[in-house]
Amino acid sequence: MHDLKDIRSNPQAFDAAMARRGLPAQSPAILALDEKRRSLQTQLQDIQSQRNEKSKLIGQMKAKKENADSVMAEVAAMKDKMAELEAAEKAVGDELTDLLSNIPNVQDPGIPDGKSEDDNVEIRRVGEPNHKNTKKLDHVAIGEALGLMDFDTAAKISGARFVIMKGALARLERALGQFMLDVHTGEHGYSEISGPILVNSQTMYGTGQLPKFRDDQFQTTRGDWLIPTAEVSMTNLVADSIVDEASLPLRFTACTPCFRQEAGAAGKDTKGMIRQHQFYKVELVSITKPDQSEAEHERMTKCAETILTRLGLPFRTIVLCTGDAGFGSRKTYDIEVWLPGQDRYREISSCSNCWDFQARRMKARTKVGGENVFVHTLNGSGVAVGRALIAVLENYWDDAQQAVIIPDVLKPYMGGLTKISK
RNA sequence: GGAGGGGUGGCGGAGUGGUUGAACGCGCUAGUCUCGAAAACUAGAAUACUCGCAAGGGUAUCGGGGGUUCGAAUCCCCCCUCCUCCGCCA
Repeated sequence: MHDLKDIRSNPQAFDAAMARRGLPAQSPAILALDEKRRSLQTQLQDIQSQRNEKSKLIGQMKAKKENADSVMAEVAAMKDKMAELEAAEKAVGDELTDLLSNIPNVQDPGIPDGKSEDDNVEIRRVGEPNHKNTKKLDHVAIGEALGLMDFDTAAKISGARFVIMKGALARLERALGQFMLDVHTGEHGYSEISGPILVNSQTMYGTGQLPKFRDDQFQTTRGDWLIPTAEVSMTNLVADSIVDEASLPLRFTACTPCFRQEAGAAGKDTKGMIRQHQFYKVELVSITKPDQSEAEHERMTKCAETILTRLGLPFRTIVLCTGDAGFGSRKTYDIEVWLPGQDRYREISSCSNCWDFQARRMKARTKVGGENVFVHTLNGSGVAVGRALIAVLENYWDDAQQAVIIPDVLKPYMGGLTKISK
């Protein structure tokens, strides 16, 4: 959500920011509605003020046992006009809110301009892609070779884009989640959260999934929503509150299932576990003071990278261009892990600084120097467990042994197992 | 699911139709006093929107929404939520 005052005071800058996202100028429509609303509001408030004054007078007159009939008639006569103004003000206000709710965040001046993922810019690369396996098996081939990954049965009980893992593979998934949480809580200062993965509409609005992206979500018959990421639950922890300045930055982490319709991804990554309706993800969320968020963003990205470094997985970090970054993001780093089976890097984490965009939607504030200011919110995957599993399978497959070697850091979580083989 | 009772400012807690944005207490901020602090005293302090160059006004907000009324924290309806008891249950 945007600050109307900002748009009012500098519409050109706002339109320029939208142009970077490939959107037409938004300010003319916004300002027209804004002006209309304020004019109606002023008229309404004026008439309300008159009414209040006269009602007060009636009270005083009645206290003195005087006859107030004529004043009462006067106020009664104002009712139609008031109702009319109220309705008009509400209608225009709703229209304005609806418009604003669907406009993406302004982006950081420093990020590259671009239209698609092809214009993203790599900023660092760690580890060397491993080419030792001539066959370059993908995770599906590996999982099925081990007899521990079953898409057919998953399709039978749920449908497309689900998977069933068994035995050591299921344990490996759990190990990955545990390992990541242990690192973030034990070394990076995040506090672990376990909470609802079913949330209400207002919560989904706060982080920006609603109203624009409802088709990407799963909704229950009761009307609540399955979270597409733990970012939703954790960021909203501070919704509608004034957070004590001294407690910032707040850092939260959780490992939760995530649910996505993948409505816009028909035909994309239809094979394997890359893109599922349900997957586990370890998420990082930070709530900061405004002047802390840029440093926090770098820090968070490093926290996510640490996981891949420890797992010995090659990766690169890129900064998303204006055309590829998400709705609520001011600046986003994606971390892409090397997948031998695909012979390319694939996204495994996305770390975004949302600035005050979500905070304004959520009404999440803090007091800085006695002033209420919106906090800044950041979120990042630390990292996606499902994709990390794929990366481990493909990067640690040993053709000679026909086995997946367990990375050292995961061994403590695998109950003595050092490799997974048939 | 059944029965009943609550939701008021940072907290506690008054307040059943009239000048209540809301008594009182605690907490908080500033000042006086003090070498300093405590205590005491004095003053200040909600949030959002809006009008105004400013000074300073106005409107809304007592869980949320709707209604009754000249006027609603107070009355009515719906919803949310918390608590107690019963039932069911991982």
